[in-house]
Amino acid sequence: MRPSINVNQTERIVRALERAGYQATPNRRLVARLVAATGGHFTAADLLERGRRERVKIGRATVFRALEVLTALRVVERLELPSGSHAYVVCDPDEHHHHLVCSNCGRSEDVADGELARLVDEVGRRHGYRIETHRLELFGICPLCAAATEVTDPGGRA
Amino acid sequence: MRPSINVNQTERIVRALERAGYQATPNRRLVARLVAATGGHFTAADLLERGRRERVKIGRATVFRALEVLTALRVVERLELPSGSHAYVVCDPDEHHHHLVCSNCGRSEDVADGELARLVDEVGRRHGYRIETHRLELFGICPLCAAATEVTDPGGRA
DNA sequence: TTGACGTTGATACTCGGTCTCATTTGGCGG
DNA sequence: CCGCCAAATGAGACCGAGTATCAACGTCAA
Repeated sequence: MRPSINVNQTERIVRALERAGYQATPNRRLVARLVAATGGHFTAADLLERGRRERVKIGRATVFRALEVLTALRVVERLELPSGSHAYVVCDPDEHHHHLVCSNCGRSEDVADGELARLVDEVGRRHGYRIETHRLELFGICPLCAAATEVTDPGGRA
Repeated sequence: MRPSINVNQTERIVRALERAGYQATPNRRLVARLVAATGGHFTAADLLERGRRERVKIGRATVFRALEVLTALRVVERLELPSGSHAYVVCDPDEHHHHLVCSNCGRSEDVADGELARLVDEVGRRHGYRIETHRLELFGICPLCAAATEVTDPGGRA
């Protein structure tokens, strides 16, 4: 674990805030740091609890508000897990993409839209819809978790 | 509006319940009917309110429970609207598909998975994930709504 | 310094959904 | 037809995520 990665990530988020004209207040910096420190998806409650564990006090509403602006800036996105509940993930604000999420550890990766755009177009044409937005979410087991499972369960199960 | 369409749809749902070993109680029949009568997506609250309007009394919990079993039977699915809120839609329980939803009127159509499976596979391979599930949701303007808009706003806007 | 405005926290509230529990009902064997 | 049991139901408490309100506070510029 190289802390520099998260520090950079935090800075990236803070800069995004400033660029958009928001004050980079201590609270927002805190949220940025907490968000950057997550490996994978998280909820507002997660952040709140980790904040508490670090003995930093921040109001619930403030966390939600920070997530709201980060979502607007597309620094984080909200996704719906297969369970039906919501979670946030950090991601690249700069290009249209989708999410590939590990059902085991929650890690999330951005996936380029790629050929999907073509497919979406085609569906639209076929059904006569003018398509405005689409959302694709992929869930599965990431390489690390797969490797870990192999160790505890060598050879797998029938 | 040909009522027979909805009657058949209702029957289809009721049969699905019975096939799965659930009692087709009056309440469940009612929910089936209400669900079948929706053009597009709906919420539990919608059903409840339409029930009330018909002066049939049914408990809130019962509606949720009915939707729960219908969801399990894949007669309805829950989707997340671009607004972030949830809604249910009726759909075909028999094959894997996705939803194309009109952002204006809420009408929803099933869309075959088609080439998406291949794309999903490829993403999985490229990222080293063993993909378990995926969800694709498309939102746009359906032909009917598009036509209606043309009438009120002929030629469109620049 | 003053005032405007952005930010914050506490708290109340809403909304969708679940849980509990006592009651009712449906279906079935006798 | 009776009686029984499991399934289904309704009322209402509860819950978690998110929003609204409002008063207090910070920041910055004139």
